[in-house]
Amino acid sequence: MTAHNHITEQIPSAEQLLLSRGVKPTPQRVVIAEYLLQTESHPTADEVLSAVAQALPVSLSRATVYNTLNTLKEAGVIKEVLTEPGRVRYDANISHHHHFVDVKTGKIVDIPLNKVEAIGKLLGDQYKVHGFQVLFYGEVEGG
Amino acid sequence: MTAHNHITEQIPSAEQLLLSRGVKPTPQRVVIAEYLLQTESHPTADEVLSAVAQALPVSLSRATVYNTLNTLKEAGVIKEVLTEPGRVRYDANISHHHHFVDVKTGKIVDIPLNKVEAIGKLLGDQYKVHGFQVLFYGEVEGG
DNA sequence: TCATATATTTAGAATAAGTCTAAAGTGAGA
DNA sequence: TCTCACTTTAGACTTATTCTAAATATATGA
Repeated sequence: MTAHNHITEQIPSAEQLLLSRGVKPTPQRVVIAEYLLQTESHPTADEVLSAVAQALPVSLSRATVYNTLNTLKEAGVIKEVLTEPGRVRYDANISHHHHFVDVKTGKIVDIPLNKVEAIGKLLGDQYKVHGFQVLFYGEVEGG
Repeated sequence: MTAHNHITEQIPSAEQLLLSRGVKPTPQRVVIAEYLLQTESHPTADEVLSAVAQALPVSLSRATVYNTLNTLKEAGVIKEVLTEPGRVRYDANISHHHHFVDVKTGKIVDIPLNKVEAIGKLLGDQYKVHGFQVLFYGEVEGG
């Protein structure tokens, strides 16, 4: 089969990404990674499962979703986001960034580091800051 | 000042605090509020239950701990703190402040607002920031 | 290639945090 | 005192997640 669609290969493939992080790119992992890479919705494990389970050339169980999310997290491919009690959300944007929760819509928007980059230096000598996470709550203009 | 201070209620009592927030000060609620007010450990519901259940002149069920924590949260007496997946911690320091998680010990330390107060202004016109929470990870000097 | 080892996926059981339910207890006011 | 509304309680239930053990798939070596 030689009918390759060149347009779809403009961004690095999920498969390449997994390989580069030392994660064996099984069909299930690739499909979950692809979904996370193309969404901005910060989905939960359950949302990943139902989004991916439909248009899927491969079976996918709940346990595999959790296994894969943990594997991808440990490999540094995705990050956990804690915005509300009792559920973990996932974000394939692994750059150091922050989040803005729109309290009207519940939508979670990424906020780039450069908006808040001075924070890590604010604590002076008493603390050695490895990292930090800013969680904003408010309203997005036009949201 | 006398050498022997008989006045044990130097800080406003938990009972007064609950009354001032419109929460009926039942024995269970008072005892839970007292515990939260005197600790800096940011306990979970389960930690509240086991800490309070022992030296207690009153019975206390798990459901009451959850009921009370939710009641106190809704009344603005305490705040939730989300630092790790799958568990909610509680903080009786309701001033706007932030948290520092010591990655060696797991201890959570309060960080006052004035250390980071400029953050809310960093997002410019695109966002209306109602509030924000900074979660630091690192090491406390001498921790 | 085949055999075998290793890793992955799976369904469903198990666990843990938290909520719900319905009955019993408590207490303020008529 | 009686009553009504509120609170507490035990335990059932729910939900998110992890665990287990068997089945599959993949990789390796002869």
